[in-house]
Amino acid sequence: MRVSRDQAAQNRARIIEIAGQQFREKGFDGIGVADVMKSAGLTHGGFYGHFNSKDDLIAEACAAAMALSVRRWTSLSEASPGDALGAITQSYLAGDAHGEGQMSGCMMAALAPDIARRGGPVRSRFTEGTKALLDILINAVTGRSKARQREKAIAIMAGLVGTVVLARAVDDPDFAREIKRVGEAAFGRDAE
Amino acid sequence: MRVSRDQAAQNRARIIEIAGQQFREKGFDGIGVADVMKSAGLTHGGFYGHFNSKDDLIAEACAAAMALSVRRWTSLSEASPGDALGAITQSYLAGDAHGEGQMSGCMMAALAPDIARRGGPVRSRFTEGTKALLDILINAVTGRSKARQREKAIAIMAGLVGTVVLARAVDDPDFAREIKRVGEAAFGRDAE
DNA sequence: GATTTTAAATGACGATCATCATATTTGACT
DNA sequence: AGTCAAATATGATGATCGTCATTTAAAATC
Repeated sequence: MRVSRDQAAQNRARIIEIAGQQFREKGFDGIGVADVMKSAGLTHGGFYGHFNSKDDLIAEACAAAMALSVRRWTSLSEASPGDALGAITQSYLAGDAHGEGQMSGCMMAALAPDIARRGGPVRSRFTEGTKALLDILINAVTGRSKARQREKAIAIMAGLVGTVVLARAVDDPDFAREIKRVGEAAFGRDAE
Repeated sequence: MRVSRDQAAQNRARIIEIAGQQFREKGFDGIGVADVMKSAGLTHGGFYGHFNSKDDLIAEACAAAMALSVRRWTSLSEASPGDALGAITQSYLAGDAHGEGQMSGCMMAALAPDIARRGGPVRSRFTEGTKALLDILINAVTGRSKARQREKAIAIMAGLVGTVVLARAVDDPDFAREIKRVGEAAFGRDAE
């Protein structure tokens, strides 16, 4: 049964959104095309009307999730002009703690190693998003020069990603909490 | 055809070693039991004589790869008593650049998000290894107290993992080099 | 040396998965 | 109103994968 163009566009966006969540939660290989479609309220058959391949969907989901992070970091920066870095890091590390888990968390922390194993479009879409997030961080830190700000922002981004990645992987709640607490103290302040 | 006990033990160790490499390179879901066995010079049939399941192999491979990292960091610390942290970070970030790729690299950087999605034994073996690596880092940094040393070590470990994870995922060689250069400067010195 | 034990080989089963062919239904356009 | 085009549903195919049953042959044991 056919649906309106608007409906079809909404369906496509919904597939991408849900795929992004499921990929972050279960990994690219941990969820199948059919299950994504079912979660979107559709059957698996229509998938290839929307996408050329699963890899194509992965690239779209990657770009969409990164774009959402960019919007979140941007609005956090605007809401806390005095301490944009603190607002971003707190949101970044806290969102993981209560509830939603990694399904709505950061793409970098959830899937960066898996993205590194893939080729072409997936990695380039991810790289664009990473650079956009970095630009936000650059404007959230101080420094005697733009180059110095950029270095600080890169170190902070790596620190935040590593903090979340390790805290999630570790099988000891106290240890995980400790890692996140230290991460926020080390990377959430505009030191030096 | 049967082999000697020594040979069987060697085969088992070889399976674990090769599995660890392939998992790091392709992900837990990116390589199958049959291919691991073939790479070890065996057929797939004997697998369940050595392991209860693929998850069992993953846990063993995880523990073995972490133990190897512990030995490497330990010997690096002993070889550079003056600057253990610098030796570790340089080895950690450089090993990735030329040649071997992530197949012989750090388990944390290659598979931490995938480990976070798994249950039981895999995560606990990984957590043990992570704590052992952290202990090495604690002794490689200075601080006014053990607690302060521990905080610095945790932040450095997160920073190193995040640096490698991001540098690998990014689809721009210059950007990747920049990330690793900044990472070494930020986390390879015992600052403050 | 005969017997038992066991590591590894062969082969198969059932499930899952990405992909595609075809059918159906309905919005879009003349 | 009638025709066309497109979005989704149904169903199938071939490949891959984890797991297991059975067989084979050589090491261990007595």
